Amino acid sequence: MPPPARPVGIKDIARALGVSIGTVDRALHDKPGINPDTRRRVLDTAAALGYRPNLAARHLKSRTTIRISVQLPQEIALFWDSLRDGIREAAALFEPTLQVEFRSNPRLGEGEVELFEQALASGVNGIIVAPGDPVALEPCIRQAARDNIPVICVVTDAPNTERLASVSADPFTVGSVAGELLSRFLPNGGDVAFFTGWLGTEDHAEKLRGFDASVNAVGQGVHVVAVVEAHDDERTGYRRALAVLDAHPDLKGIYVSTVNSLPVLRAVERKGRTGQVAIVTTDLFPALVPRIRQGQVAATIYQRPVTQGRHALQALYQFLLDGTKPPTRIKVVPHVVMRSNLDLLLERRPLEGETRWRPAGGWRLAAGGGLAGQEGHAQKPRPARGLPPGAPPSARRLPPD
Amino acid sequence: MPPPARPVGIKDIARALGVSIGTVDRALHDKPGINPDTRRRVLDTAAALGYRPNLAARHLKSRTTIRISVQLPQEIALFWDSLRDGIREAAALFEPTLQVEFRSNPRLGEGEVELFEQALASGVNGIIVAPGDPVALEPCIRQAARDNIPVICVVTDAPNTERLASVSADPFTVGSVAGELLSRFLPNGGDVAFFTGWLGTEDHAEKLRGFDASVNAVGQGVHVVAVVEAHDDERTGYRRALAVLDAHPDLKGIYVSTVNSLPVLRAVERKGRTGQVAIVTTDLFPALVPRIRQGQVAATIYQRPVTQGRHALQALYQFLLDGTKPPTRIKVVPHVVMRSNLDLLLERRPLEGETRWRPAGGWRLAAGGGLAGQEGHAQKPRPARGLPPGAPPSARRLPPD
DNA sequence: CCTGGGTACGTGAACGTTCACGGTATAATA
DNA sequence: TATTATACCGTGAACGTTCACGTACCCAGG
Repeated sequence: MPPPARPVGIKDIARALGVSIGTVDRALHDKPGINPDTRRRVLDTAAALGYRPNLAARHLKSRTTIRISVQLPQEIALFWDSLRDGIREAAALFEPTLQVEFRSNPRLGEGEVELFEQALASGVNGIIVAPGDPVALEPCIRQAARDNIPVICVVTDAPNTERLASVSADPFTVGSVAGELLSRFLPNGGDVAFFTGWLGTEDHAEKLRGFDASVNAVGQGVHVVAVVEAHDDERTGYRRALAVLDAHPDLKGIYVSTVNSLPVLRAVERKGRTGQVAIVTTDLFPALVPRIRQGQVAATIYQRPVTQGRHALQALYQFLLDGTKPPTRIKVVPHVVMRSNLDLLLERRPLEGETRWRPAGGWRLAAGGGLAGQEGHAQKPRPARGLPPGAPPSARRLPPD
Repeated sequence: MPPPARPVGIKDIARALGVSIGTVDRALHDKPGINPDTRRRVLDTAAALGYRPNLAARHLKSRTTIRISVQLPQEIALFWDSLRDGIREAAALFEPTLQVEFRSNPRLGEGEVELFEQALASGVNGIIVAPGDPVALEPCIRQAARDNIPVICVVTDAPNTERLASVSADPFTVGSVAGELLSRFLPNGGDVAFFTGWLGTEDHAEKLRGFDASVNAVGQGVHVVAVVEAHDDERTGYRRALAVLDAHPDLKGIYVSTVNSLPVLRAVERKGRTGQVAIVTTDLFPALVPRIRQGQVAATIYQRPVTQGRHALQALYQFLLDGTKPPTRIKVVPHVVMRSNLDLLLERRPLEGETRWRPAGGWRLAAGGGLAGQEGHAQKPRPARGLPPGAPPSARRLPPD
């Protein structure tokens, strides 16, 4: 526990060595015009003194804002808007330094190449994207890599490309959790079906592997009797679900690993099998909420877009700022959402205070129940220890943006 | 989409109104010595122009570091260390401005009053605490409130005190999720038991309420036949668990709502009922890991200490910085941990990059597999668009702290 | 000797905000 | 009217860092 000494700055190093701060600056930044020997001495004493750059001062000086382009679909608004919220929230911490530009394509995979090229042309410093069609996007990402523009994939991945990192709920785990849940829900065993979009998609294949592994591991007579590709098409999904239900009159469980679960649910309803089939779905959208409430859907695996957005932005920003390279795959632990915690999830977005503190009134009033009635401005209270000098400016809300 | 204009600062407002920046400053900070009319005009144009304070400049100027004391138990290290990690991580974002001091008591409820008074005496600006004995801590929190030192409770709460906020996994939801899981695991119905520490504790009572509500809601013949207080005592828990198992030879499920689940697990083993009783526990500690792996524990409700720590610190910091008052209860969505996602949880702590980026080599190398061999300093590459001018200084690592 | 070019380093001005101080009005008092 | 008090407002220095520029020096060629 060294006593919290004053942080050592650039001029402490300068003084210790008897050089000027300019020299220290040159040394610390690998800039030309400095004697290699001096540079070494500066770096040494910097390390010895435990120099940590004052980020505030750095940001203040370098007036260049980092620009990050975020391109996501609009389609399932509840999901992608949450993702945007997560990004916005994380970006708010780095206020003036960072600038986020949102671009939207109508739905996953549509027009994303154009958007990407547009972002590249606009000269941004980094890109966050949810690749709907990874192969189509591959040359774009390669071009970005050539331009030294880091790209982070979120939710979906573009494997084997030069992206900086990918943020997602680990698909194997997602499938595995679904499989374990279904197995536990069926202690007497039974047949289950697996619905997905395309098995060609790496994510979906991974989910299937996880699902399989999990079902076999618990191993109490639960069998995967059908693996169905719905191609994210309403009618295809509906028809194939009907077919599966017909072919397996004793089907006990279904996991829909793509977000497009409504056709399957409708098929189960149509066949009058609601309640006889335990259903696990993926993610959360408005139409799913009542079905969870009334128990038709036992659980849904939520991929936590807000958290993914936060991680994506933080990783990208850190990299742009000081070159810290994130792990290639940032894994988010998915949520198991059931009737019991559905409301908690929907009411979320905490950490957003409503009321503001008035120094004159004292914040104790809030707990006691007394509401601050009078403004009481222009009376300077004793500056209590609890409040720092960087005192509350007047109430300002973020514009809706 | 307004073109990303230059952020409007304090002197923009001053120029627009023909006043000095000093006046604007006074208006924005509710300081005395300004005409109420001018203040209003300043505030209006500030809002009109969309003024956002430059945090970097503010932090740079106000050289006062905010000190926050964090006092947590040592006992279940995996849990409390994670909480500390979350706090540390969140604090790292506010580097030079914020300073966190960790204090520890041996276990929950032991010596926390002394620690609290010690923290108060040391003159910190805010406190984060996990109250083990809320009533004993009540006068302390009151004293802190009188001194205008905000206190945030984490994990456990001290209700009806003057704390600024409490961060926790909503206990009702935690109990409710456990109840729903057990109900789903027992589609044929059956008797279940509820173990806790003290029902006098608000948290535990809430969990019971949630558990009850959930079990009754699913309503397929699952009944809570025993509610047991183990008083967080090994022997008591063990003996009572044995008694419950004897009294209910057909017991199908158990939920242990306190972290002290080992005695109950041992009792089930002793009676040879492993596999016949579905068990849901709370939180995660080393001894629990193998039991989840081998399926003795079907699921555990993880209260996510890292996230709680992050939220607690952010809320406290925000409040100290600009008076933003957080919601009184910040609810964290608990995780359902099972065999399938256990590894993902254990391997976590992402966002901590290992390798560093060398501007000379270019980050593309990392993806291609080629490792940067030569240092190659003092050769200035074309400053690619991807990297900001606040370029990477030489590699420095945080001291182990 | 003066010029020219290079290297190594010092100097000072910014960045946006805060804050103590000093100044200017107007009002109150002698 | 001169003097002090008060309310309001302008001024300038700092915070730590970055960057363009200035300066001292050394060595070559004219």
